[in-house]
Amino acid sequence: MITNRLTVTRIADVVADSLEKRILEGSLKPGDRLPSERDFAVELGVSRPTLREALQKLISKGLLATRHGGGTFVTDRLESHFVDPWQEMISGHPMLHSDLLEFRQMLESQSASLAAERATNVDIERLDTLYATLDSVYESDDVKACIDADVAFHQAIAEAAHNVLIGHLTSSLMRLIHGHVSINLEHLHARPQRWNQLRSQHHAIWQAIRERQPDMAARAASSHIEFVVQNMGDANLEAERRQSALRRQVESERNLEIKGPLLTG
Amino acid sequence: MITNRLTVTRIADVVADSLEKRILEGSLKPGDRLPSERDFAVELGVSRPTLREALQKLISKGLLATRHGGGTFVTDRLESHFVDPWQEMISGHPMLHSDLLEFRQMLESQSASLAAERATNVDIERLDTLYATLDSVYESDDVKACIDADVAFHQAIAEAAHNVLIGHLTSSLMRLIHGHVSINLEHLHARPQRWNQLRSQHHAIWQAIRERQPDMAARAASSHIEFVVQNMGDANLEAERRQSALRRQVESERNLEIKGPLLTG
DNA sequence: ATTCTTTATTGGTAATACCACTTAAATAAT
DNA sequence: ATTATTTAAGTGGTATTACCAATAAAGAAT
Repeated sequence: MITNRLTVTRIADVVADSLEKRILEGSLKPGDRLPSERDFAVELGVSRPTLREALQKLISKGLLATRHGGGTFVTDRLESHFVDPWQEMISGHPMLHSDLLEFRQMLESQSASLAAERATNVDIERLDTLYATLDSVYESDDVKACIDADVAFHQAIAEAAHNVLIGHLTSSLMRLIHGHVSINLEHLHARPQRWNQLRSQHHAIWQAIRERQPDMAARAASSHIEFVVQNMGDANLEAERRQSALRRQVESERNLEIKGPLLTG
Repeated sequence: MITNRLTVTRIADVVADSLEKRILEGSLKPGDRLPSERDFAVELGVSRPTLREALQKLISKGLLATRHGGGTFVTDRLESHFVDPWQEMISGHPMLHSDLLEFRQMLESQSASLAAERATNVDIERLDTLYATLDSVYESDDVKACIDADVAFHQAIAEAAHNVLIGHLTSSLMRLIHGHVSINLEHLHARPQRWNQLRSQHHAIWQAIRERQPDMAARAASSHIEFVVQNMGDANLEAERRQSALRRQVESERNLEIKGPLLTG
């Protein structure tokens, strides 16, 4: 009588592990919404109570969150663990920006290198489409769209590196520096020559990954960030100038009328 | 129509919290067996699926354990309450170890490189003393002291890189992989030849930083981690063997006497 | 007394129905 | 045409019920 052995694995646990894996690997990103419990149950081939048990497990782990009537969502607990300690520190100490960019340079060159080694065909296809939209949107005047496309492009490279730590860390870092990227891009958008340099840099990275040349990809990514760093310096100088001008203006206004709370520190 | 109010608190959560409280307070002691799900459900005045959701939560927290057909029992470990989500992920998904080590390789080679560039005199002095203790303690049989000295050495290098991100991330990583480092070092300690290789690797890193040679430092650190990775593979194989042996032992014990609840999974 | 079989009990899974909440589209009022 | 309201569809939350599979204890056969 050999009836046992296999049934010891509970279905709910299998489902939970599978979902956890998908979240960890990044195929389910923070903020993503899962299908409805009914649909998801039939999709996975299990009953709704079983699915709910699995979801409950992940909810108690903090990986998922539900809103009654709204849906089930993937939390950002894994990434916020990276970001949260830094968020206020960065904004409070601007001198950390250089550290941040230095780290980003290391991370992205490594990402590009690994991506050139390991990218699968679907990764390449994804990079192709993202690069296409990135390049096309750079011709438009929609700076906001440029940022999104830029972030998506770099994130896709990080995910093609097939290292979950690099993937999540890149995503965290992107969120952290999002504001600065936007400042920087607006700064560069007013300078067509440098703006085009950015495009050629993106092309170099993309091409190196496509042609499976890790070293070249790493160098391209590295010099790309270096270029960003230089211009970031200019942008920051300009932003600093504007800010101090604003401070003076605010102060003179305060002398006139002292009223609402000023939030800026 | 104000019909809501109370339903925002989910019944399953209330039940789970109540049970957790009773366990933590001690009215439910480790090893205690809970009533059957059906009885318990009517006793608490909830449905069985709701009770099961509550139980599931506590099971995933590690406070309860079930045996199919046997019953539900209170476990004896209460500490796994506040855990780093990444820590949990790492222990749950062993395939992450390679990602972790790959990231560590990138991080530490960059650390060494930057340290060789930027280390101040006090950094160098600190590294000197730490290297001295590291080298001396490697001659003793105190593996625990070796781990501490090793961690301190690498941490000091990361801090000599003068990048707060790298510093903090390195310490986080060290905490994360501390257990594996100890396994690995114990494994290597039984192999004097490789043990001495470790010492020469540390020497190479230290020397390259002292002599201000970034590339050499990066290469030394990189090959050091690579060496660790290889031996980590061996150590993991051995650990896997021990674990499967333990599994067999547990199974044979179960065949002999089936009595109290076996908590091992 | 020991071993094997049986049986009641337990946890695991599933199907179904209904409730409460959220969202957004459709409608009514301005 | 715009805004505010209503309504309907969809979602997660809970409960009921039933059946399956594994366990453990009682009983029967040796």
